[in-house]
Amino acid sequence: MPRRDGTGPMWWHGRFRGCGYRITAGREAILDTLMIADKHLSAEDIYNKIHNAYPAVGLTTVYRTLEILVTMNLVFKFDFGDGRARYELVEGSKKSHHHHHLVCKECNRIIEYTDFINDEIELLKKTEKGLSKKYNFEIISHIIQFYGICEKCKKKR
Amino acid sequence: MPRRDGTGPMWWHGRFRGCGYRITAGREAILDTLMIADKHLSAEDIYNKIHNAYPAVGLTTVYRTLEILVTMNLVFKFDFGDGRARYELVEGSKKSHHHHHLVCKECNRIIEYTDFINDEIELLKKTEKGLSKKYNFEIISHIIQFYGICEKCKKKR
DNA sequence: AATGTTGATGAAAATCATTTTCATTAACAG
DNA sequence: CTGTTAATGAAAATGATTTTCATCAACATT
Ligand SMILES: [Mn+2]
Ligand SMILES: [Mn+2]
Ligand SMILES: [Zn+2]
Ligand SMILES: [Zn+2]
Repeated sequence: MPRRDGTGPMWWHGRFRGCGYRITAGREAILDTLMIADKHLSAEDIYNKIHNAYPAVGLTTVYRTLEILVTMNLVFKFDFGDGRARYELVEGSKKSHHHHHLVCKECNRIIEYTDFINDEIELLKKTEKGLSKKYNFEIISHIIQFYGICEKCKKKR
Repeated sequence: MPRRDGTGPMWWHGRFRGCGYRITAGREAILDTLMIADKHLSAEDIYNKIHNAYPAVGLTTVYRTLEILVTMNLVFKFDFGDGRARYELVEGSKKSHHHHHLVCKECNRIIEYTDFINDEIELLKKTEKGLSKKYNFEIISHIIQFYGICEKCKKKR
């Protein structure tokens, strides 16, 4: 049984092993970083955060691990329009909870919101059910993003 | 008054001029291509489609024009996970009507759906109003995408 | 219609995030 | 402890997108 207190196997070890992946120091460090993160990190962000404690972990491994995590649906991969992919732990994994994003088209600032999230989720559930039946499409996750101009950018005009 | 029958100035000329942009053959060709398109085109797709009729239009111009169109909110820019940006005319511009997407994580196939779109739009309207007030964020557009496994990929397993 | 200003353009070079290659290391099953 | 094979880092490659810069052309003005 996975612990939550830092001792024993992490919650994700089982899923990792189950998919035939090995547990390595680099992968632990990357997951730890994602769990602590309070922002949407790029591969390089993660590499930089890890580098002091684990100088042996290269950027390549960060990319490779993130790809695995996305495939396993443990991590979301976002394109917020700033030229690099951004990663975020899927909710439920740790502190992250279900939310959606406001994206500023001007400065790429991201606002996370949970307002109306219950109404949204209710509708999404219904929609998912209908769509997966009609198109025989197995829905795993969704993205909702609003694009526009943030408060600060509006003032600058 | 812009015509819709192919004679006279196109519907977008006014907006273009108003922003200080000039009307050029390349830009006409790119807009035409987007209006005819039935798929989500990449910059190179557009370049290839145009190239026979307008050999003078280069890939660089396609990129530059698309950037303008996205900034002007005439075109959506999507990242469907296949390594290149995809573009689609904003609804109302021509034949395109409001819809959302199902994205297959396995083969990157895209399914457009309009089912439940009315319920979605209704909720989105309410959400937009609340969010724009709470965060003082001017909402211009939104993206809703469901990720999962498409019918064909499910059968392959 | 001719002219001048300045935005638009293409070709080639540069960028730069991400991927691939390949020799070496290390996880972990037995 | 040992063998098998996935994982890794460093360096090179890739490839979409951007930048540079000399030249062209849209269009406001005359
Ligand atoms: Mn987030
Ligand atoms: Mn579409
Ligand atoms: Zn902003
Ligand atoms: Zn598929």
